[in-house]
Amino acid sequence: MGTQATPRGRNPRGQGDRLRAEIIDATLALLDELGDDEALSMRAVARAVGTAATSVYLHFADRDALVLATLRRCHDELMRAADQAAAGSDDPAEQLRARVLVLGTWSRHHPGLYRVLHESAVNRRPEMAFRAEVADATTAAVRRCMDAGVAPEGDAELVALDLRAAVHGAVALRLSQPQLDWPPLDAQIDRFLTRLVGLPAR
Amino acid sequence: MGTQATPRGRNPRGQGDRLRAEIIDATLALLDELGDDEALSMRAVARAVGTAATSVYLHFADRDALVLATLRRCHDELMRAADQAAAGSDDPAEQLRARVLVLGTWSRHHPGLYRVLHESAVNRRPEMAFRAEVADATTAAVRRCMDAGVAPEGDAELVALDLRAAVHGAVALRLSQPQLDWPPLDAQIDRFLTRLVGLPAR
DNA sequence: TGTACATCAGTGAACGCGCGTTCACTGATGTAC
DNA sequence: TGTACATCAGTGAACGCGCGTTCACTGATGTAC
Repeated sequence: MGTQATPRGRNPRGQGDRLRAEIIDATLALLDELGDDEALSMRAVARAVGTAATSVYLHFADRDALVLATLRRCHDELMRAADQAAAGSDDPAEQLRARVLVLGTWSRHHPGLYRVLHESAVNRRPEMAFRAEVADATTAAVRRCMDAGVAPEGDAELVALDLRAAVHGAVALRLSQPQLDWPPLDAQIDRFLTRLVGLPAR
Repeated sequence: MGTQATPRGRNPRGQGDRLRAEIIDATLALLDELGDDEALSMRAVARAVGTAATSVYLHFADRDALVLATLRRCHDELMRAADQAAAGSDDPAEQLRARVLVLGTWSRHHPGLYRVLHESAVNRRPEMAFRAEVADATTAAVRRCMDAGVAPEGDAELVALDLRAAVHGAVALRLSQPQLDWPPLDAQIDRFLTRLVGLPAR
């Protein structure tokens, strides 16, 4: 928390954006610790970067802008991870499965960020509309399963919503009460894929 | 938010607990507005009750004790609502369905409290162990369905976990992005009951 | 080649705010004798 | 019946804290002439 980074020198001319990148990195780390964007303070970010609090304002108009920019990057990284995982197979069923499992893996590595991205009040902001990309990618993956005949025909959007709800719930329960003993998440996700989407059991 | 209650007189001798009840009422209302227990302030509670900030300390040792006592009452009310709903039928399938649907109804009436009770970091506290009562009641209801032959035999605990995860996810998605168009929750819950528990379709 | 000036990348002090909590106090009401 | 005292149910001022944000400033580096 109160960790102070090593003092940093001034960036060379034309490299002012380096500080911007460091600020976003530090904000990602802090949000992951806090699990709540409203608990993030500009001063804590500055302390983590090893800079003056005022320097953050050289790159972000206010706390709000910093949080939104950071969550945008966070979302992009999550999307890229899902796309990469799906690219590992030609089978639409495996692609959907990989895409969904990434959420579970990612939530274990970044529990705080998962919470901010999925549970925070910031999701009500219109600037967070990019969040729909994940949902759309899941729907498309479900539709490909149906088109390929590996899942029964149906309303892909509705089926994808059921799947997303179930998986998010499974992840959220575990994040919210990590002290409890939970059965394996991957097996639970496989049950959802079988029973909600209709994929063949593995 | 900054609403000030009508100024209140002193309670008669022996009725000091009235203030305690008013404080919990006000805290419930504030938590429901805020949707985050960490955003609750003792001063805001006192303002809402129309009393001095110091008076809250007559009944609660600190902010933490106030939050825990309030969430305990909140949980008790939710449990009672679920029990009442289940008492409306003799059919185990209908009882399970009613119990689960109450969560949806309640989350619509108390979105902020639902979030605090399900998503807040306070759930990691050992003092919140009573939260397991809802899970246990769901498991018991699933088991009764299996015993009555209205659901296929299986691991009731695992099936109940799948159901709780899915329903919580469905509710949480809607609470987190209320600005989106969501299909009806009740129909989604019925799909979960059919596909995850194996109840006959309605 | 020298020099005045502009730009860039950042800093330190200060502002007013709301907060949790503590402290010493008030004043009505009951009770022991 | 009178009165000293205990108890109850509160209050107001003050503490030190971290916060978001603004302001006037610094000092190195590049550039026009």
